[in-house]
Amino acid sequence: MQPSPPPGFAVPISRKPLHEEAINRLRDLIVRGELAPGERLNERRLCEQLGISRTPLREAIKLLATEGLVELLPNRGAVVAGIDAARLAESLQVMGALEALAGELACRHASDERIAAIRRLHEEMLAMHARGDLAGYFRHNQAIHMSLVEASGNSVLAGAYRQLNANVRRARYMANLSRERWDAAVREHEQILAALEARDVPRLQALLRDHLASKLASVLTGLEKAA
Amino acid sequence: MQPSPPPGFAVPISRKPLHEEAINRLRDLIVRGELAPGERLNERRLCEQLGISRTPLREAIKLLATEGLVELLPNRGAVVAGIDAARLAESLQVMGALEALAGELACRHASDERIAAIRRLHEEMLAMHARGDLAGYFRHNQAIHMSLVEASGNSVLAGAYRQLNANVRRARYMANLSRERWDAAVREHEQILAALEARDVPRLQALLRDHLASKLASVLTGLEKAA
DNA sequence: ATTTTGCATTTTGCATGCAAAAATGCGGAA
DNA sequence: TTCCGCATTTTTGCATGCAAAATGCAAAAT
Repeated sequence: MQPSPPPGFAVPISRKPLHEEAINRLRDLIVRGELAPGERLNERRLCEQLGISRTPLREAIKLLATEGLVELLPNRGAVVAGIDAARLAESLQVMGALEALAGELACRHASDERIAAIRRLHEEMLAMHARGDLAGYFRHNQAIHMSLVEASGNSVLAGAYRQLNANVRRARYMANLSRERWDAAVREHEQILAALEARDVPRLQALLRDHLASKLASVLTGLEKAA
Repeated sequence: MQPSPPPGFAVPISRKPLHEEAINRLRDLIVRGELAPGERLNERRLCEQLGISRTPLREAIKLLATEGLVELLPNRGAVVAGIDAARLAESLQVMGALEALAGELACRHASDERIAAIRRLHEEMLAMHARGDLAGYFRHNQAIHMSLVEASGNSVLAGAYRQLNANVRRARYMANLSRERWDAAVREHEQILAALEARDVPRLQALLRDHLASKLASVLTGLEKAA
């Protein structure tokens, strides 16, 4: 860890390479469904849309292919990957294993402060739920899961989880969940938080698994209805 | 799944994009240590070495960055990532979780034939061990672990595992293991195979965890000696 | 002697050019 | 009408050009 520089200078003028920005913008377009599954990624059009040239755009597309958000067709460019229920199930299964490990590590090593921070996110999420703010709920939900994974202290784990997450987030966008499922998810989160605070590894792992399984079921039925 | 074309034609003249070939070649150079940790990846030099131009090379480098094999320094190109013991431990921990899941799924769903194929790989590996062929042993060892993961039937899982594997393979290349550790690893593999054939999930998971923990210890001490 | 500063070279990051492959449109034959 | 073949137009994949940033080095200043 670097010593944080004094505020006001030595904040090095935000040097983000274009291709990174392009990745994030493109991923967002795909996750939010503004680029529909099956749609071809026309380089020229996207270049104009993003205001960059083809080189960084192509680099971005290649990266998103490794995340499974786009599919590369040799000599025919790239298309937005379809949302495949089977693949989604596989992803969530893997994320389940990762979360279980993360939960164990977090129980063993995370500081109380760190867990308290997750609790705060949880409380904010409850507020979103209470006022029916679905988008805000999703954001906080994501933040909580990512925080848990990061609280494991294992950055490789966090990276792997983040990568899988993109696909699932996209599916969630399509399939808006029912009110009952929403309420149930909130209750599950409450239990998860409690187990984490109690540092009860077996219980936390069981809850995380159940939670992901429910999420899978919810997203799948949501997708069916959408289709 | 596509119907496999009749052999002899319709094998379409190897239309591999250059950047894919570049990825594989570069990854190999790094994993085998021919590009040493910390070494800068000079685009011009690598272009000549690989006989391609900078565009596909740059795409390849960006991809390897997501695998953690190279590090991108904005405006200063890329360097071969160092082998960090802590990161290695984190990777193996994650791979442990993935293998445990893979083992469970393989026990539940893999065909007998599939398991028999792994057994055959194992027997070949024993032969390598008997004749002291370390390189051949490594190759078969890798093949066995990958086969197990693929036998899970979860391709997302297999992909995630494969990605993490690159880093570990590189560390193994540096740290040649001791004779005792080699013998022990072979015995562990024998037990793993038996548990898989018996489809004994808890036992298999425990064995896989132990095996990876031993591998970690072995690689770490090997690295220390190398350093 | 050590540090600093200015300049030349190298290298990166991005844009663009060019040839080949794929998509598209159209006229004609079945 | 439908289907096929052929020419045209797009679009991709890769190579290369260009400006900006970084690097190296030697002379000047302390």
